[in-house]
Amino acid sequence: MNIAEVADAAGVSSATVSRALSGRGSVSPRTRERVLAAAQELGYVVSQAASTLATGRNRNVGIVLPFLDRWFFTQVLAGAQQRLMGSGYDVTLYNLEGDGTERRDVFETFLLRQRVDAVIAVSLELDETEVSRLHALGKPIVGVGGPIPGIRTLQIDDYAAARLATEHLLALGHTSIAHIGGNEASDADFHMPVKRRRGFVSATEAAGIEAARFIGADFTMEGAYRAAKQLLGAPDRPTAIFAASDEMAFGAILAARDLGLEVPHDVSIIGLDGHDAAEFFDLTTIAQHPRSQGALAVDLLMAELEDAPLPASTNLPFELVVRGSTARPRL
Amino acid sequence: MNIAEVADAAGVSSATVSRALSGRGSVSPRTRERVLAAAQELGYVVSQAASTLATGRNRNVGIVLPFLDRWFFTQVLAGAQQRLMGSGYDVTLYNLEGDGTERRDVFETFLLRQRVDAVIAVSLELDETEVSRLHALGKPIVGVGGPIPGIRTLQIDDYAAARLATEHLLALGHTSIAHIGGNEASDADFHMPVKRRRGFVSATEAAGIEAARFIGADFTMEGAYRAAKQLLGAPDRPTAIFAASDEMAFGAILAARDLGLEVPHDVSIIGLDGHDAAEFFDLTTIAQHPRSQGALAVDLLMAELEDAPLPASTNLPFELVVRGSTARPRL
DNA sequence: TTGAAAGCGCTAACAG
DNA sequence: CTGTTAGCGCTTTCAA
Repeated sequence: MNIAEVADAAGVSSATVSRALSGRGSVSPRTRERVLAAAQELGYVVSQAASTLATGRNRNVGIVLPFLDRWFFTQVLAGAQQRLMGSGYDVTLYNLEGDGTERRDVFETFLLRQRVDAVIAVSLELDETEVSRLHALGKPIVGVGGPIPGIRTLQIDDYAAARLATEHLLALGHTSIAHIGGNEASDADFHMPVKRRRGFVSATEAAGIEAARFIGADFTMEGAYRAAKQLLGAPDRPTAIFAASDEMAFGAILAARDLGLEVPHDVSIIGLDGHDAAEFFDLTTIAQHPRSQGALAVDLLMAELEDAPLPASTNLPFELVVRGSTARPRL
Repeated sequence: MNIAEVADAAGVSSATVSRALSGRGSVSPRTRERVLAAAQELGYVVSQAASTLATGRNRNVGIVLPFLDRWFFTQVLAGAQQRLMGSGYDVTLYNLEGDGTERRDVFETFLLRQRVDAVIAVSLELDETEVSRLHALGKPIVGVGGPIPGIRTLQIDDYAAARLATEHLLALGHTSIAHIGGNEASDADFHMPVKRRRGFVSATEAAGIEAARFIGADFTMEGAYRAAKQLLGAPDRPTAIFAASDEMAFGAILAARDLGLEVPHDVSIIGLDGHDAAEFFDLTTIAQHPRSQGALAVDLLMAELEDAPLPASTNLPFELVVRGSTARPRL
């Protein structure tokens, strides 16, 4: 089934079929009708490969991400893919998870096969070679959730978000506050944990608090659970904890409970992310909106690819959502 | 950058370059060397579109799934995509989540664009039209985690797995056992909840227990939390709960704790899945291995597409993993 | 073992 | 508004 058969059926040339189906070029309403009917009848759908070869356009964007099993990544992915589908684009998924071969293959082969018109890079910290390979593609690229040198990136102001979280605790009257943030491994891989830590430090210092404690974990619930136990088991335990992610905050809440501490009366806990399960845990958090971030990344790309209108704002909102896990410290 | 430039650089014809690079057809070792070197030097990578047009092969498989934010789905996806990448295949992601337009678009347009050589359908219950469209593609298809009429599907024996979970509780001496399974909505969308419920019922009946209770939830932690509260708040609360998924079991554990009940002494809880967080919750569960299932689906596809060897076994293992959430009932 | 050449199915000038 | 035609970049006979 190809364009010629449709042309025959409709009694026109293949060029006209192409025009009628793509909407590019002019076709009389009546002919268009006939062509559409014939195509419908025959169940004809354009062969992407042929179309791509002729136009250079794939209608396909690549999404590269470091893992699939972290809430933030799948949210961005879902948001981006839904928006792309709306524009008739496919998404090719490149998951870098694995022993490193995956990562190399993606940058040295897969992305070069001319399959994608653009790429969305989610929370990737790239080395120089990778960045230059990306640039060499000569294709629109946008990053989400992690800065890439020379590439436009969408990300919340992690520093400000962390400050806001900390200031919430300060405003409630807490003076003994601890932060559960990234460990060496996560700090090496991503900038985000460091920025959030700096926001925390800056807020506590501005409040004249010198005893602010920090402990690193691996951004999992379990890691944070252990970290929180350390923090809360100490004789001079803090009255509040700011966890650098909601998943870590969940771990902290469970740790507090297991120690027999009541949240928020014995210890207030705030997270950062706006995880779907935050409401269930009654967790106060700074919400960001990764799905929208994915969608926005697509809008940016579409502006370049299809000269669609540029999104009005690329400002990424985050906001304090106060729930039951934070309160004034018990006197 | 195209094959002709490489041919020039290597001083051979484009046909030879094609042969050297693809491995198909014979090329003298020396020529091959030169071609490879030239390609490497120029950073040449085959254009998929052109290659596809000439051969009809895409080296791309589509993975269709109902959501992205459920542990099982992302695991299957990750497992499949890693294996595919290993074979040089791209994966195109079709997420059906949304208001229904997505679903229609995927089946009526996207899959027909001849972009994929095969499709993996994860936990999809399809209606007749969808099934016939899939068949009409004339491409290899394998389902994972949900049966599709006329299509080979990989899935654990949910009935048997649920029986095993229940029998574990019975073997510990429980006689008052409740099951948290699917609600009407999930039962309508998937067969799995029903099968697991049947396994539960069959095991309890075989043990001569007539008082086995059932309550439906939506397969989320929160839904199961509420369900478990109902169950455990009742005067004649069960001494054991079998939740149809680990995420639901987590909810049940938290509900028990919030009611002041100790797990496992006041109530034993078992899940089904082998979720990454099960160890953290010290949850006894029936583990299945969705990553391997995704990989196995790919092996099956590769056997058809590249006549790679058929996988030795398509048997999907599951096993009881006993942790601290189950014990004998307190007398 | 290698090269010439004919497509694969579609699009986009260019004419008419 | 519509048809003719020349590619897009690769693979694969067919001959040499």
